[in-house]
Amino acid sequence: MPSLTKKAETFTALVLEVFQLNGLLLQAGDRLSAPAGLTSARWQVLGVIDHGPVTVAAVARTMGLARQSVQQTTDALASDGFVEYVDNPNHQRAKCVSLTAAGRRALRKVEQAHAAWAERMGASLGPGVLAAAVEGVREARLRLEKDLNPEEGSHEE
Amino acid sequence: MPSLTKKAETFTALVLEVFQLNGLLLQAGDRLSAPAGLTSARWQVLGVIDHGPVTVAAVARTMGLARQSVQQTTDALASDGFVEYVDNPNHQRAKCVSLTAAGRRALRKVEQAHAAWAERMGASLGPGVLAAAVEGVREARLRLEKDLNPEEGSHEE
DNA sequence: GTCAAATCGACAGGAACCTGTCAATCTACC
DNA sequence: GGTAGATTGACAGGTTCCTGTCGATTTGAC
Repeated sequence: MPSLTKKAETFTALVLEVFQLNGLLLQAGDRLSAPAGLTSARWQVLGVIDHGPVTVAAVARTMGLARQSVQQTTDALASDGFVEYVDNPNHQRAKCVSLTAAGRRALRKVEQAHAAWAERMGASLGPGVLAAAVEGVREARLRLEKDLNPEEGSHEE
Repeated sequence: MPSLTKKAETFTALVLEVFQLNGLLLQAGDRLSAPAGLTSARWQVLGVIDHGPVTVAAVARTMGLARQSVQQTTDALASDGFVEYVDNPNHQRAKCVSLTAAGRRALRKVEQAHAAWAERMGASLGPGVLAAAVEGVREARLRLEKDLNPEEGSHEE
């Protein structure tokens, strides 16, 4: 460690904590969604599609992921019968993804489990600490976004 | 969203923020380490090995990852000449991993870039917000660890 | 000393992300 | 109406993690 200042050291500690928490959250998400036959990634995609039939590319933009990643997940969901591709009146090639009855059922099931879990975790954390954590992480995210990608308003290039 | 309480909603917001921040941090780490010919994952492994020659399994325990993941990264580092396997006096089969001169050089380079970046980010965040973020995320991590894995003191099974 | 259990490297296979490239399609400008 | 540019799905290939299994080695109980 090449002699970090205190600020830099605290920021580094935040980075390590976020890495660890992220890993645990993925694990928790998998555990929540497994009983419904889903995984974290597939559940999140279903959640976006639940707002209404959309194209794969639109889901990717919403989630901040690459188009191809979401395509892969969506294809897997389709082959498991949780979603289906329906015609898009605005585009011949880019079909819309829509929930099937089974998909809706699975999503509702995961959402119930998620609600109970979030309630439990939120209650065990104390409102002050929780709010401060959200605030701090959001601030860090915004600064980092600016740091990684200066010159960028609302239009991703 | 099946009617979450305020606590649960705030916790869910934390989860989403952590996911996003995690992605940006990985991106930042790759950018920091790319000029040295490394990636986030390989840099982190090099950092552990820098503390002294250790076995792959020990590195994995230190980082909280599966043995096999670290083995893969270490093999890649070895084939790029950043580390080498040296005999382990305590074990015939489990060799120790040691930094090469090139590995040490690359690691120092990344650490310098990391120090400047952490300084910049830490300075732009305000000490209060930063400390609160670390505190809050750590608390959340500890609760989540307990939630995922009750009954566990210091001995991982 | 012997034998069971834990640990280790090696290998196979999978999940979830990424980049890069291609042709098909839509959009916008002229 | 035609064409340039952006967007989209499809495909290939790579990275970083995972689980599961195997034989080799070390460790510990007896």
